[in-house]
Amino acid sequence: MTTVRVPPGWPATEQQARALQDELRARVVLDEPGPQPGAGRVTGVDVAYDDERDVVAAAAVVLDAATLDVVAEATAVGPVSFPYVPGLLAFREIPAVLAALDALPCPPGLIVCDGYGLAHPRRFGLASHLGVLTGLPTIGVAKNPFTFTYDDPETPRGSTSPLLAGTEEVGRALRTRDGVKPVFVSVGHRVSLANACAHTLALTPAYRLPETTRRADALCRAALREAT
DNA sequence: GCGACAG
DNA sequence: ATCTTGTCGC
Repeated sequence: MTTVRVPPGWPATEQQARALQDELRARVVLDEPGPQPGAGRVTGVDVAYDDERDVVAAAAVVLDAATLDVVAEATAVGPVSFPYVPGLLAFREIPAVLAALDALPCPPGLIVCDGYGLAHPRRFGLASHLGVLTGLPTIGVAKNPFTFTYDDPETPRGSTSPLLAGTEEVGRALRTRDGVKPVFVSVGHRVSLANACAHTLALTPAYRLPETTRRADALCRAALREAT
């Protein structure tokens, strides 16, 4: 486990944070298909908090994309660097996530975030931001539709429907288990939406949420417990 | 102006 | 995210 260090120039106010999103958005790459599902490695990242004690714990868990076996993992603990503000989640999570990624003994491959990428008020969510800062391919898989709308996908696993901001498709509602509430997939950096959905399906052989986020969630909670 | 709102 | 017990079910 390592310590969180806040990146240089990290915004201190909501205004600065929004301005930074508007600036960094130009660096997002949307015209690459991204890595093939089932090949190479896939890394899940997640964060847990104890705001009372001003502690944040992040975890990064690397899986073999073919077997979904854990091949590496790392955690990071430190002070909370930003409050939760809808639309500014990245500023709360990224410092800790970067520290955990830096502590990994191997390259992460594709990174799966717990939240959104393109599906964001300014089209620059957590997955987009993390992708731009690392240069790595990223996608976002969220548990809730945030402010977006969607029609319920058909019952079978694999069914999708557009996640809409007005008439713009910013992501996809993807059914990962028959008849169970869908997850909400959006593009981060250097991955197409279709490929992001394919990866999500490959990561959900048994549960609604991707194995990557399940593993990362369990690990960062454990790290928070040990740090408290 | 008021509420809603990823985690 | 987090606060929180038992409980129904495979």
